Amino acid sequence: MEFQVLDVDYKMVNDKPVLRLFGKDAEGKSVCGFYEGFLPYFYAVGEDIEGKLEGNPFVVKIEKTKRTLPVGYQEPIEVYKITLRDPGKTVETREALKSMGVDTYEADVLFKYRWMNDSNVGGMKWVSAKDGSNISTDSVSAQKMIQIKKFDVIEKYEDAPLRYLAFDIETVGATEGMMPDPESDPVAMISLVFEPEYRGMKSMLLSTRPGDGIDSFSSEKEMLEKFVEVIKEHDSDVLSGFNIVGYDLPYILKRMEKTKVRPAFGRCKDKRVRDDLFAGRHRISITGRLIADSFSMIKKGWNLKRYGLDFVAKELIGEEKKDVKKSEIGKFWNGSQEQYKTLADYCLQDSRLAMKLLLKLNLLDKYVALAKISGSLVNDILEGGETQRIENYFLREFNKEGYVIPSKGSNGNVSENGNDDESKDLKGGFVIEPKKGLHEMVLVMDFKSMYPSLIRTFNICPTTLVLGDGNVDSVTTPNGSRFVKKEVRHGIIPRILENLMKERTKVKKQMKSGDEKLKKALDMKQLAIKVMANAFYGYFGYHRAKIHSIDIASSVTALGRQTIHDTVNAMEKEFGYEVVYGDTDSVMIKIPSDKLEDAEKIGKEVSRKMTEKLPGVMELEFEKIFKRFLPLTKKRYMGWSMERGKEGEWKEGMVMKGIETVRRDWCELTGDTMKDIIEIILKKNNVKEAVTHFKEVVKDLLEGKIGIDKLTITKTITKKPEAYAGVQPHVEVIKKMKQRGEMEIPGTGDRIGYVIVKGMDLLSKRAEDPGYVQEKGLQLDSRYYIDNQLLPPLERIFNAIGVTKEELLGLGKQIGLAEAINNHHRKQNEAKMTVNLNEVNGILCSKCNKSYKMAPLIGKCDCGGSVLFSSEKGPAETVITH
DNA sequence: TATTCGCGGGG
DNA sequence: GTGTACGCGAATA
Repeated sequence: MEFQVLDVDYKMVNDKPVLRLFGKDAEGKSVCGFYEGFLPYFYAVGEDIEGKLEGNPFVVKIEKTKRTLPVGYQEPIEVYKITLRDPGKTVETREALKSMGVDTYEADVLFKYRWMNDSNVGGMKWVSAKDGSNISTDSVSAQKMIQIKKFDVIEKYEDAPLRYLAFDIETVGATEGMMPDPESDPVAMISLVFEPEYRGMKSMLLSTRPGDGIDSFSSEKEMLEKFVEVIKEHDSDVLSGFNIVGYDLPYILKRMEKTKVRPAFGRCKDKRVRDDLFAGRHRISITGRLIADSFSMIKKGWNLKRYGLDFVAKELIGEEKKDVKKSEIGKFWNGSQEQYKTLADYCLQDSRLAMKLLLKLNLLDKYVALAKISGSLVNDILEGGETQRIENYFLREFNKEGYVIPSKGSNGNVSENGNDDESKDLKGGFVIEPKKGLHEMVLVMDFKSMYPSLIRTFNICPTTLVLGDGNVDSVTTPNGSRFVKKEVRHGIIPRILENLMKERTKVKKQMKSGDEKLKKALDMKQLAIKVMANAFYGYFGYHRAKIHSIDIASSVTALGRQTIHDTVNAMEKEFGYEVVYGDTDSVMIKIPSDKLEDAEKIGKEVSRKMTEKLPGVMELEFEKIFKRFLPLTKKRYMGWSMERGKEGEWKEGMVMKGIETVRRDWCELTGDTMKDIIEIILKKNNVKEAVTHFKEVVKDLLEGKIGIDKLTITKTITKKPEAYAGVQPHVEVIKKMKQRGEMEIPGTGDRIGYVIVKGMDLLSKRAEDPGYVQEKGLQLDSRYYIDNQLLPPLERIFNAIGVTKEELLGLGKQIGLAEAINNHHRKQNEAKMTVNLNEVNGILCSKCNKSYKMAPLIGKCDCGGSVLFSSEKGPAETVITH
């Protein structure tokens, strides 16, 4: 009987721990395997451990054995292996020893991982149970339940078919426009989408209000009970949705608590679904099922301007989302059947989209691959925690060779509040001061996996680090740390990296043949290997790591800096090329030829010759050609790149580093203009045209030719407008809408688009609703758009090619800004009967004739009459200022 | 120029 | 559950 491991936990049965393996077989049947006979243990180093543990009822046995401590080159020492009868008693025993001055090792490894690591079982690995005798129990829900005595971990590329369920809840706040509070506001409805279907249904709608095509319930409690029942019956392996970890699940759990519904929808009947809150974030544990929140996976994997479901769906799978305003959900819920139906569709749509994102983008693949490589469970990897993933992996590898890993917080490996002083001492990579100007034909040469390669080449490892001034054959790194030579002891970390890198090469080779599905899986695998290998260096530099070593982290970066330094020297002095830029593991050199083929030839030759000179496994590779390369500052550059594609054809691309074209607080015009100008500079090498283009945009802006949607900036209102301390543009817009007595006022959670109009007030107070602006023909503050939206990013780019701000705005050949504004104002004044502020000689109310020195802020007189601005030209309703 | 503050996603 | 530890841009000192 073979199955793939989704989750592992344990349960005490008759005072003995029983491990439970939740998995799926190749046919897609859910499996729960029980394994007993394994006991928790950890190690201790100190005097008279037996004596110190005398009378401890949890200790089963104490064995003297030899293990090697991982930090510092040293021989094995005598340690005590302490076996306990119950994993739950470990902390108490560990703390007791600690208080007696005993160092403990591996006394904080979760029991499931202790067993998994010892048995070579890992997340998504296939287990073959030799003697899986069927059993039956009430404690878990699975189609097959077996008692496992003997088993093997086997190699298998295919994954078992999984069952997915995506859901979404709608809730209604007691007060209109307020975010619902799970303490008092019930769940109104729940939509579920199944893959594969459940009882012939692709989806389901549960609600407490009857309606067409809706499963309605007379109470929230009954609805929640149904929700639990459906999950169990569908037997979902993967629960998904959009922000279910941050919202839906915590809400549902709180409501289950309130309505006294047992929150047991995991595969273990007697274990509740947990919601742990820390650092303001939720963590949900559901035994035996994977929690694949499309929102968090997309947030981690994509760099987008926004992460709302509407935006994400549009951007990533091209699906338009019909939206119901968040603040109006209450209205629709309480409204007509038709409105109610709209809300129900909206609810269902959210589940559908979350499911579509998950399956179309294969969001889980990456996490599955990482689980397979690292040995951690998928749920643990989804929750984040890179450190834990590496630590599990290290534990496995170090244990195999007789090393023990310190417990966290013991032996001074973690300073109480994070040793920031020390990590500040950690210097990073070397960044070469870029040579100013637009460069033609630049080769990008970079080191293949620089940090992992340095670790391998110089045998850098906690196990090879020389403590004190021991007399061994060693190499001293530029920061003064010493590591023993490979011949003395080949470090574990360099060997792990060697294996990982070999495996990656193998996988990449395998990828060349095979069907698309296999290729995809292999690609994920090689990516996961790369992620793991690259994470090691950072791990040692992380102050909370169990094996934190500033010596290791500093040695790696110091060797990196030295390597780059040497490479730059070689490029300039031996190869005779000018280095225009470089960062950490790359150098960019300028070459004389303008032919791509020549450039490539040079690149390959430089790569070969330099690699020959480099120590160990260090390799300098030719990566690509920048036909044009424009550095702005360190870490910020752009380039027009040429690279060989799969078929050997040249593929061009635009590379931008540290230059953002999308930002939350920029309007579309900013990004669009940046992209246009960058393209003109790089592809056409035409500075004049770039300047002209900029001026044209400015001109269009002044003449009102730019569509208002390109100028709209959006922000979400997160609390009641009154609750904001400072002045914020989007909040001001809402205040204005209220004052005008508009029907539809955005509420908490709504996204507000605004534009900045001309006026005398603070910037934020001049924010206006684009619809209102169009309706009233209000003028936008072009000055703001030029100074705050266009100039800041573009000035930096133009500066790099020697164009100053003055040239951009000044009285160039085209049209001066001042002139443009004046022209513009003149035209507008004539057309719309507005007056310039300079010309205003009086402000009065059209109704009661009351006069003002300053315009009333609400734009209306106390009596409610509209305010008129009078000038020599006569009264006008609007006024413009500079 | 460094440090603290506030917010995202969700209804 | 033999626990854990956000991340970034804006506002402010």
